[in-house]
Amino acid sequence: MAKFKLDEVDHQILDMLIENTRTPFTDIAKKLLISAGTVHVRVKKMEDAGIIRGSSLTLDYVKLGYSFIAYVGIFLEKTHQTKFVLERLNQIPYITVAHITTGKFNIFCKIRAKDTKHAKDIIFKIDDIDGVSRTETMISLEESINDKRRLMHTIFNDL
Amino acid sequence: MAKFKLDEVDHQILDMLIENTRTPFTDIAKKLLISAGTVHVRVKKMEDAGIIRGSSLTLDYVKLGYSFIAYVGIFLEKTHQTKFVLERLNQIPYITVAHITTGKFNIFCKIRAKDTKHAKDIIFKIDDIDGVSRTETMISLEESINDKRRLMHTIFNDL
DNA sequence: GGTGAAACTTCTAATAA
DNA sequence: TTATTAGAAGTTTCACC
Repeated sequence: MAKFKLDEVDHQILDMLIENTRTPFTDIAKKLLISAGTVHVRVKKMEDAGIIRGSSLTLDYVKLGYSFIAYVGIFLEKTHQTKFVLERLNQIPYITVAHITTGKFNIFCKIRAKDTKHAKDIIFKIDDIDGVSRTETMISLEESINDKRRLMHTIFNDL
Repeated sequence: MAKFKLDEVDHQILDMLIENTRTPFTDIAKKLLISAGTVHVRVKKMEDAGIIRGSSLTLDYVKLGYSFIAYVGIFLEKTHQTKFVLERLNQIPYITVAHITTGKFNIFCKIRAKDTKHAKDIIFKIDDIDGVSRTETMISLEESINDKRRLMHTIFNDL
């Protein structure tokens, strides 16, 4: 997949939308000294190109009662069971991210749970999947960094 | 922080907005058989309560030339250096997430890079931080699961 | 490529129920 | 709490640069 060429105006538009998806195009236009129509056309172009894949809300999971985050490394008995295990993991909604990895673990996932007890249930469920030989859990005490915007700024200055 | 009580209508509103932040309130209203004004009031209430913290774009990082994802576990020489090391990590924009963890590692982070060489540079930079004794890298071969919506559905049915 | 204006859609706040 | 309403604001298209 090749890089896509975005100019400075595109960067600025993305930057404002990353901050708040509902920023009115008229506001963006005013700030960038272009017309709202241009903002619209450029956003559409980036959507069509697949650069912008969508938008999503950032919710406060703690306020929703889900304050527990852990990472779970999974060791498989045999590598070819990866697909099967991933299908099973996909049925556990508390697993929000999973990667097939090289290195220590075969699969690596992130879970979000209500509390320690709930997390234990989830981890036991993972352990119980056929093909999983064992797991190793890292409990998050604090999410100290969570910032896509810094990366985007850097990417923009890079291209 | 206590749980917040959301009713079925709130869930449906969130569900549609999680899917696409720019879904017009009039569309949501039509689907839920309520008025757009009500949607507006409820969203505002959830924003004020801090349940909705914001909104963000989902970008295609691969198309932007950043197709490399890795997780890096960090071992510190001494636990009390955590704060210092996190400050240093925070200066590396390619680190998108970092957690203080219990378990194997002291700090655990996620990096997004252009390619293997770029990732190596980032990891060396982490290794060079004072207080870091060593790191362990897990390279993502494939991001197989990345789904907040399933969790939200479950949370909604839970509350 | 971009603009500006028209036509259309959506938002928002006040009022009323 | 919710609905209605109406004016303000935002979006989108298009003829023309």
